[in-house]
Amino acid sequence: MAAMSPTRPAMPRPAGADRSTIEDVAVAAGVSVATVSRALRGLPNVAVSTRARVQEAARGLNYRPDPNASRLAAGRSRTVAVVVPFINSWYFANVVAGAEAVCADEGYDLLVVTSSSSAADAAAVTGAFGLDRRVDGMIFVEVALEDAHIAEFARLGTGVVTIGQRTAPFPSISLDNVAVGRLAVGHLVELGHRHIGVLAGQAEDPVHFDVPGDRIAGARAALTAGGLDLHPTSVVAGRFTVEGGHDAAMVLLGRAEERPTALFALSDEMAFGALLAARHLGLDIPGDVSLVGVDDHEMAAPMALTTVRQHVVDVGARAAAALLHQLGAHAAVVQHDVRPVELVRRGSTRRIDP
Amino acid sequence: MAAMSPTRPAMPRPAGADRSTIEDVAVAAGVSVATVSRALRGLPNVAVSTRARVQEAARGLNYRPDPNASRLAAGRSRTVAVVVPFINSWYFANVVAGAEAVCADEGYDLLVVTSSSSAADAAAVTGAFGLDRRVDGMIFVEVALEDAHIAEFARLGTGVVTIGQRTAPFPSISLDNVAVGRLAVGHLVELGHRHIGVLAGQAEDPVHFDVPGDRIAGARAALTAGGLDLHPTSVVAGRFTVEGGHDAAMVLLGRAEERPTALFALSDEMAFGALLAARHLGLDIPGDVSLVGVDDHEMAAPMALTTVRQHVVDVGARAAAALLHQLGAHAAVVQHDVRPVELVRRGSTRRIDP
DNA sequence: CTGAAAGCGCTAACAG
DNA sequence: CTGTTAGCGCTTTCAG
Repeated sequence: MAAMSPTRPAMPRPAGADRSTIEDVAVAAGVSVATVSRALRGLPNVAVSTRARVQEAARGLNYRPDPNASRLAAGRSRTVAVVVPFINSWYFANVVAGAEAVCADEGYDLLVVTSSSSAADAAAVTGAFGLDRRVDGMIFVEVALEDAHIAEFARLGTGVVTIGQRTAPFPSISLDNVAVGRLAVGHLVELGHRHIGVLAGQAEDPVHFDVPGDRIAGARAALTAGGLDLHPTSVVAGRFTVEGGHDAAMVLLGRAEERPTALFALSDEMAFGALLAARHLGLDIPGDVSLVGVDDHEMAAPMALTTVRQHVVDVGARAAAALLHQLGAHAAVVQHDVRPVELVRRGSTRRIDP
Repeated sequence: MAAMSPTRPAMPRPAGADRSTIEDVAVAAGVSVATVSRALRGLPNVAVSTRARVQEAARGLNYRPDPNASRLAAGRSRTVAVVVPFINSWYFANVVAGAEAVCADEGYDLLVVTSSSSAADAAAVTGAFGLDRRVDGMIFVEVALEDAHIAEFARLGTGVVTIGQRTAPFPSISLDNVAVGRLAVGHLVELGHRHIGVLAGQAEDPVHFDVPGDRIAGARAALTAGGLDLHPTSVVAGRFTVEGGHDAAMVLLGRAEERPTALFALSDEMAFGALLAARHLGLDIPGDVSLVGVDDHEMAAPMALTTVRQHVVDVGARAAAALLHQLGAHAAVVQHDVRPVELVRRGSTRRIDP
């Protein structure tokens, strides 16, 4: 008869680890591990006194559950990923900040993944972004999802929320980018401007999908409403960067004739570039040229830039909230939340006539 | 004799999951799970032919190991956390970007944690930042570590690297901030400036420890070397923001007498604020006032700002590399890597005399 | 070079 | 309300 021989641990714990387990707590509290589990997770069906005893034992032992063990057992990781094209830009950093705050509040971990680091081919090889079972859900920020991804997420039951881009079966948070363009250019038209230049993104930019297109469509709509139209040559790519905006503005403002009297930059950073370009050309803003941006970047106010404000941190926060809601098995409600934008008039725009 | 009865799964898998396990692969390849594990992880002692067969089976089943299971079994999570005061600022976003790139390359997941979300008291309650066993290591960016944390990390064997702040037993990546101040102000002194104002952080700011102090010390050293000294009233807090820099510059440049002929801003963002302040006051830069910043923010070049360049993305990358190296059990080498900085002369500084 | 077996620490039926 | 028990899917000795 072979007695159950106490086996030595199958493998070495990493240096210096010496944590207490749920079993230690159970022994200390004089209950079973199941009860400890229930008590500590706040489940019902635990006597008040028992719960108190368990909690005290846990505290005394400085016990913290091993997340990997509970993830394995429960099949949920309480972790979500936010996938961004890159993280060191004003917009994406702010989205992540909003998402992080909400996740932290709800006790979820937040993984940051750049879509460049999990390139499309890698995703194909390793499954949808290789994050399967690592996260309960994902937030995609201006990242293209292929149909194969969508199918796989559905199959795996991964929660998904998108920002900016609306992808059929998933909830999304976005701006009314048409309204953005309409507000900005409507304002300029109202001020009497008739020749308006646009600092756009790049046609080939895979990152910002409909964003530039929609903003430009809105601009065109505002122009049309005023009986004007948008010359194709008045739209110049600015890559959404300060430098790109500078270069684009140099092109538009440097024209000997047909020089626009106003500029609509699709982002504040491009508008900053335009501000510099104007200075280089000896043009005064708003004296010679009016300028509107988009975002309400923290530098917009000190620079006196008129802009269309969006609340980027809030967008990130709402996306996270929607995702966690969805993960909470509240399920079902696929909503497309279109956030409002507003025109903030500052010193960079002026009536053309006086 | 009781036959092993095939038990029904203990719990429901989350909706729609249908993944293959290591066992499926083992069956498909006609080997044991142990062999699959070894083969797939590239361990030695696996016949070439066997490994090939296993890999093919895995591919065929679209198998991906469950990270939670392997983490639990192996005691390592291949996840690291980067702890920042907040993530939506130029500096921190860039640090995170650098760290993310390296982690992604090495197959590590990166958790972003803001120190505000895991406030000090929470940390006390829940253990060192509550990340125990969730991550193999952590990167602290300008975050204060208390002795209790340090002790706990040591005890738990958590890898730690700090950025900015050097904390006794851990490797760190930092700048020579004294050199930063010396370079910036040395440049100004060389140009003949004798009354130099400093746009600083805040004394009470818990976030940036020695950074402002060191930069100011460097500034003072450069002044001293030139036979000058730093008037206490010439140092004004600017909170490391554009607005703060603007306000501080208004104070310094608005003085009727003793107006500085040059300004040293401890960050480019404050320098941008100063640029605006000068304009508001009708002062020309560099005509009336010279200005030096720190960072080489992407807006510095278009703004023609002379600055002391640091490579923030690189700092993040090096911190991650150091951490992963440490986790690779290469252990031991606690190094303090002080990154170089360099003066970038642009248009915002000029010799005082001509 | 490969297989068998014992867990990692926790959760979730199920039966009291 | 609480204990028992069977795994979650993988890694790692140990014995061939």
